[in-house]
Amino acid sequence: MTTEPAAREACGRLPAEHGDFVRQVLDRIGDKWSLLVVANLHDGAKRYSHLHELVEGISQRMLTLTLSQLTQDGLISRTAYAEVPPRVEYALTPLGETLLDSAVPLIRWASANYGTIRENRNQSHPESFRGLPGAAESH
Amino acid sequence: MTTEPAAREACGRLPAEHGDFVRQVLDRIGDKWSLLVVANLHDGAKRYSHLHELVEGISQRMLTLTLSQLTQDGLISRTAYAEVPPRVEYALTPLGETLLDSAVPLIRWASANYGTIRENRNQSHPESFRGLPGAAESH
DNA sequence: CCGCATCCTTCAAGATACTG
DNA sequence: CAGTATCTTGAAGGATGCGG
Repeated sequence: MTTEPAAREACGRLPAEHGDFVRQVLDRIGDKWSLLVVANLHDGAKRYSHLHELVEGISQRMLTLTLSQLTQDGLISRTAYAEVPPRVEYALTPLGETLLDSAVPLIRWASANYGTIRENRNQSHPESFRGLPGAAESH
Repeated sequence: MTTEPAAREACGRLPAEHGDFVRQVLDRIGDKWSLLVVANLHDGAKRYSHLHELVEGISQRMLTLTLSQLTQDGLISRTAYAEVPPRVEYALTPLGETLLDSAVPLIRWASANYGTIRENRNQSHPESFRGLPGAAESH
């Protein structure tokens, strides 16, 4: 068959066929806030109001919802102190840390190539396509 | 687990503050199909109808839309042959390959922990059986 | 065979106000 | 302080038909 590069071999067999898995993880961390919340917990436990400030832009509703889902999935832990005033802290579980570790490359990729993509997007119609035989671009 | 300090150091400072970057990449690959399409192109160029079968579940509209966006962002290339019948092939660009490489850890994480998350999610079902004693933790 | 255009449905997410 | 409840919207996504 085709000889795969070494880099490809390192990642093993790509689960291209397992669209199911990909979809599962995307539905989880691909939603608007989950990954951001997880990322903000990378350096220790935070309380609700603190996260509300850190994520900045998230509504109380979405923060509560996101935290609830992440807790339910076992990615973060919730600790409530019966004090006055009330205090609740959230922290990454070991599983949550592994997720973060796996997501870091993607985040770094985003930081590195964000500008390039933005430029490409602005050149909405690159006239100089590949020099291919009889290429007919249909508007 | 095995949270290696080296891994943490390698990722440097987590761009938790750069929610913007994270949002950008999530808006791109976090949509329903982009990553799946990219993953399916990992082993070479594919034509439209072939992708339509591979991704399976995607509508023509979404495939066209996704391919268009990815092409515009410079992640995949589009090659149209003016033949009869028409033929169009899509392939990863070098940039697209770097994205795929960065996404692989996440995909592998999904495959590895998919079951665990599913179990965790199922265990939080107050409606299934009530009156469960103990479990005074969290909430 | 490729893929764009139109219509329609659903649901995630924001705003706001209220409670324990 | 840490949520919950309700309303509303807008974008994503599916179905279908046409056009090159």
